[in-house]
Amino acid sequence: MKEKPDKRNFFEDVYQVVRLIPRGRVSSYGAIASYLGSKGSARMVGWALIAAHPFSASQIPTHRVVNRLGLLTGKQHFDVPSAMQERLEQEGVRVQNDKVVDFDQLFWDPAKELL
DNA sequence: AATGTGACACAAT
DNA sequence: TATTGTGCCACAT
Repeated sequence: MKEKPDKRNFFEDVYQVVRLIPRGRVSSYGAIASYLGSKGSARMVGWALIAAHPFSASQIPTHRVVNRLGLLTGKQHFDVPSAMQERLEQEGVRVQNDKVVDFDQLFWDPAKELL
């Protein structure tokens, strides 16, 4: 039987990893992409989150995924732009000027933590 | 079928 | 140090 191509798998893979991000922690697109094997295709992770948008709010903590600089680049895609920052602060992550404070410290790398 | 767009990342200038 | 340009892969039109 022919199974579904890997395309679908990519999205699910992203969802899995994002879902594994501990509360109060954040990850980056590139880190996830690298972990999936598509090193450099961080954009696809972002796309996956957009596709996950309807899912995420209640299933996947997409607000814990930011760019490598700790900037909440995707907040604009939330129902409410401030929702992303609100949720992060609610989990103990301080956000200043749309950027995660101590991002380096809160950074959760699947390639290492999930090893 | 082909082109453009996109929640990024990195190298070069 | 900041800015610009290119690479990456999948989806939308």
